[in-house]
Amino acid sequence: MLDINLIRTDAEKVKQALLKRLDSVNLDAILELDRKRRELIVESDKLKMRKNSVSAGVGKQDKSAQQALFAEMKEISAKVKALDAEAAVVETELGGLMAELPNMPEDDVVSGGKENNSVLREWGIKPNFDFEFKSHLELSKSLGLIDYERGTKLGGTGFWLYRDLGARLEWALLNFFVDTHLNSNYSFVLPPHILNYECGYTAGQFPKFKDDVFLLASGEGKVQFMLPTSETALISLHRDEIVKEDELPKRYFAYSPCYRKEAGGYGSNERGMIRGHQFNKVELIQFTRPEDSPAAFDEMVSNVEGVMQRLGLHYRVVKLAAKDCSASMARTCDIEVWIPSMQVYKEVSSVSSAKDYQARRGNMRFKRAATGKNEFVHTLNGSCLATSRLFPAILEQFQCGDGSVTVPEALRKYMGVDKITL
RNA sequence: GGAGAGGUGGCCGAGUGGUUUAAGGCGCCGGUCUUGAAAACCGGUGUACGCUUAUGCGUACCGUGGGUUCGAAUCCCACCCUCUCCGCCA
Repeated sequence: MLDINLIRTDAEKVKQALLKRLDSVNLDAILELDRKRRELIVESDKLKMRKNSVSAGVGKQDKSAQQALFAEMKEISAKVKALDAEAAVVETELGGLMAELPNMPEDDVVSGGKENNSVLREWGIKPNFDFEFKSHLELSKSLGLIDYERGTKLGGTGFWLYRDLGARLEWALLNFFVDTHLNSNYSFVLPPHILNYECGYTAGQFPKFKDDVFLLASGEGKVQFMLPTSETALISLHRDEIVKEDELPKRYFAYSPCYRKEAGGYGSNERGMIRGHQFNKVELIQFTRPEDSPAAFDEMVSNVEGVMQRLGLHYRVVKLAAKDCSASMARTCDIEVWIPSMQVYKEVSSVSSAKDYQARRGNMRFKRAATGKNEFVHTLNGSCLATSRLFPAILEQFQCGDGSVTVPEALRKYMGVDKITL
């Protein structure tokens, strides 16, 4: 949610910022509804004032005076009711338009889509194989790590199951992440996997992206859906709360599977674990004071890079252009891992700052000690990490000529083996 | 799935149609007293929106939404949520 006050006072600035991610922006309807809303409120409040002042003394009046006042009050009540009803309609309409406006990209975020993304840095080198290397699909089949056929049999297309050393590698990754974040002073959360409407709204998935999640119930006033990322749960942790300034920053991480429809399907080159309806992810999230969010962003990016480096995977860091950031975010950096068989870098982590956009949607504030005023917090989130693309990256980047895979040093204590062989 | 109880400010908790502009207590902040602290006493202490901005003023908010009424925390209806007990059960 953007600040209606900013739109009111500097619509042009908002418009220019939004044009970086939208083809056209028209704030006129919003401004008009906002004007109308205030007009109705002023009129209604005036009548209510009259009503309240009469009510305060009416008990003490004599009968005939009361009759006259009651007649007047009846009229006022009817007018108030009509005005409030109109205001409610206007407010709902305004709220709907506001809820669909995406966040304003920060000044240094360039406009346009993927083509304008910029690579900030690379780490490591592309592995060179002096043998005929295999894709992760071949490796996970030949080593018995992933069972695609039975995954499909059990859950349908887009599902797989991990087996034996495959399951252990997946589990090792997750444990490695958990231990890393515990050491970095993040607080561990295991959230529910089924969430309500407000969680989706606060994160920014609802109302616009309702079709992307697995909806379990959508009756009147009751929506439940499978969480598409634990960010959706964590972001609501402090919804409708006012926290103390000295409690900030609040730092959390969570593990959960992520359930996504990925409607529209995907090409055969994204089969395997590159993209599915369910994948495992460990997510970082922070709630900070506004002035602390840039540093928190950098800290989270370097956190992800630290994990990638300890795994020894070749990756790059990409700063996303405005259209490539998700709607709630003012800034996003992706960490992309090299997938040799596809000869491309694939996103394994997204680190984003929503600034106060999600805080406004979820009404999350802190009391500033110096002023005694409540301010919206800033929210940041980052995957650290999603396993579904790390897994293939590890298999491919660490494969050996004999068809085995070397286990990255950092994972050995969790795996119990140094090598994945048949 | 069945039955019951309940949702009031940061927390506890009173309140069944008009001095409730939400009693009282706890907590928190400030002050008095004190060498300091505690205790005691005094005062203050919510959120949102709107108008005006130098202080301010107004309106709304007792789970949510409707209804009755001149007037609703209070009466009526619907819904949501929480808790307890029972049943079923991987």
